[in-house]
Amino acid sequence: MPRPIFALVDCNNFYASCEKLFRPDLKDRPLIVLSNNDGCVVARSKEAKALGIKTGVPVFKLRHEIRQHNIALFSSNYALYSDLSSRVMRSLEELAQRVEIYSIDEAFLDLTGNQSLISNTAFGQQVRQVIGDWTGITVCVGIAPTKTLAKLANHAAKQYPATQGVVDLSDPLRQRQLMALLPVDKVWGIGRRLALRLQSMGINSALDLAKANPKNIREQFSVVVERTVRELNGESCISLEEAPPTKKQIVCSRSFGSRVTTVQEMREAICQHSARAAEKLRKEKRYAKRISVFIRTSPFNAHQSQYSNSATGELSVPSDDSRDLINQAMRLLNSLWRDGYQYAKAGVMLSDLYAPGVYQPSLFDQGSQRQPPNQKRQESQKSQALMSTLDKINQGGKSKIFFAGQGVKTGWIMKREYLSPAYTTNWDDILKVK
DNA sequence: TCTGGGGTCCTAGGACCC
DNA sequence: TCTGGGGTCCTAGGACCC
Repeated sequence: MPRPIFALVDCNNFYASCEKLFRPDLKDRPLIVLSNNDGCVVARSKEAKALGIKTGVPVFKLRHEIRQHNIALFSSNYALYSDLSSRVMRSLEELAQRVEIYSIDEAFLDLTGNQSLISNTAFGQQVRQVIGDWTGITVCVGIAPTKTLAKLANHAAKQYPATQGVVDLSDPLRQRQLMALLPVDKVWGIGRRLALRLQSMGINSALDLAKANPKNIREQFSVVVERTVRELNGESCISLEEAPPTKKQIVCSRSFGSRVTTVQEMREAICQHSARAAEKLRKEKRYAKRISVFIRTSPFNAHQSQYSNSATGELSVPSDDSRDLINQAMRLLNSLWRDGYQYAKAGVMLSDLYAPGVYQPSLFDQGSQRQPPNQKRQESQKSQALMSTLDKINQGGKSKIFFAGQGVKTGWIMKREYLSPAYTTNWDDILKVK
């Protein structure tokens, strides 16, 4: 077996770069992208980072800075980001045999046994060049014998301009030098909680963690952290996953644009989330047996009385029919609903998912004997046809046809005051050169 | 007034069975 | 009425990721 080599390619300031791509007039201006409902900061351009603006900060706390530094604001435009993401990913697939799309702005490449005559660093530069030319997006590349080290290499490539965006950590000596500089919470898989516990044990840098005894780490933490220690020492434990794993659950949830107080509005929201979840389910070609509904008030509002609850139900047989899922969700909502609260968020979760033809109904399952098989088959075919028509008409994320329960005059709908046009996915929004 | 959404994995503990 | 151990399955909660 040849020694594994991974490259992690990560887009710089991805959402902010997507917005700037179509707005050259904003080239040097600080820019931030906001979460759904324009709530808090999720992405920043390099100018905004330089001003010390952090992700996760609620935008109302930044009013002063926004005015003072003339910061450009954008609502999240996922149609735009996912389109540009797939352009980047398709380009990467031209450059490497095996590619794992890890997130909307990151991919691992497997360079194991690469016979190319150029060095790892030269290859990294080539990736940067090609992605920049073909998509307009700037990326950084980290190269190392394990995914965890490739992540660290990428971090260094971003942090130190002298690297020109590419860091090759094949050499164990360089691995150690870099790890000595990086705090332990920069390691992939070490979040805030774990970092605190590790620091209390005197493990402060990535190198401290690498030097820890894996057996002890497993006893005090878990196999996951043990694996991280091994990966930091160059032992590859996490392999490249080319095919995206099939989903085990599907969640659709949203905070409301304004608080919901009536059961009627809540029904509309839950109906809409159920319909969206059912769409995603059909796209995954799965059938769901279990469905959960949750509703809650805002945990940030200490003055008001709080309520948060969820309910779970099962369908008699797994289904991908929006109507079945909506019906069950409505029943669950009825059991959850309490008057007199200001609801801030609600959602629907589908789980216990089956591929077509896999589910074995038990002898006593409801409905399994009531209808003759012929009639059942016909109903199932009708449902299939109806749902696929619905999905075809609604393709492209526009709800042209929807269920009456979703409501039409929704006061709770998401706020997106600073939305950019869908430059790449809608003919009406395409840029015109004058 | 205003604080995101969508996932995964692991572990502990309870229910149940023999 | 009381008792032990071992196994499996499920769920809730906690941790992480982007």
